[in-house]
Amino acid sequence: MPELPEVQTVVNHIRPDLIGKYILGIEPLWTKTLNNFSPDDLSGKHKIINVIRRAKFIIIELENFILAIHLRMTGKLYFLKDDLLHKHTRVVFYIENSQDLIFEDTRKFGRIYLYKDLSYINSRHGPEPLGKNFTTDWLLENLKMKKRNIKALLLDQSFISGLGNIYVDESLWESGIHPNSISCAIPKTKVIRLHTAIQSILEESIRQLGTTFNSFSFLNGQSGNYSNELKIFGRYNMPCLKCENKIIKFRVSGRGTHICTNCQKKHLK
DNA sequence: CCATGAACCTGGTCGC
DNA sequence: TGCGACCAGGTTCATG
Repeated sequence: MPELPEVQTVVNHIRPDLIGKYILGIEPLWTKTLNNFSPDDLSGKHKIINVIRRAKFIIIELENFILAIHLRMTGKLYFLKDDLLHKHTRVVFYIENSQDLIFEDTRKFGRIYLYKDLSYINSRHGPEPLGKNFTTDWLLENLKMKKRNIKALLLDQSFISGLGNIYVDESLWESGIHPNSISCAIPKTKVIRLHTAIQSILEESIRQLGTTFNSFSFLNGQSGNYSNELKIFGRYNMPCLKCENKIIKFRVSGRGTHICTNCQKKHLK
């Protein structure tokens, strides 16, 4: 589930119940989930100072460390409801005066990291698309400097952070750009449209609590509504909402990709 | 520098 | 019902 809006939604949901509380311990049920530390490294009580999002990480700020949680494909983070551990529970966080915080993850790709601060993550991630550094000029300049497939570039977290397969497809459709375009060949007017599209799509999705499919929910039962707003992703064989042309699906940079060939033009050298 | 494919995992769906 | 093939919202690593 986890692109920027979904991760932000999880953060918004658990933050109020975690701030000021103490983590008493961490118990991994699938040890590989704890990527670079063991429960002993976090022995004793640790006060939770804040909970924020950076890129696709949920960051739990402690007094001397941060815990960085990455959901990857199927991770979920939520408070235990009725003392029944789900089959795919991978890590349990014990919190003082609180229900346990559960990390559940069917496919076991998710990882939890312990760092001193955000510097390592920051060094390997591009700007936040909803942050003040992601300007139209920044995008114009940096697309020009690269000679890469635009979809691969937007998915590259070291270039810009937080976008994933859904929101890249949506943004490229909205701005009329074929995903196999070469970044430096996209005309200025389209880059400006792309910048606007990325921001407005992410903002609207956050308002709708993100995108969730079928019964998948992460907020103790609630689910995101942005799936109803998707214009191109998952609409294979359905009519394009701009021109009625049939939406096709193919593979770009290893990912299932949806486009309207009529609306999205390929810009090459 | 860039593209591609495999690896990490489990489960759902589709066709026969 | 069963079985194999293929797919999945992510990231990293090796290879050409």
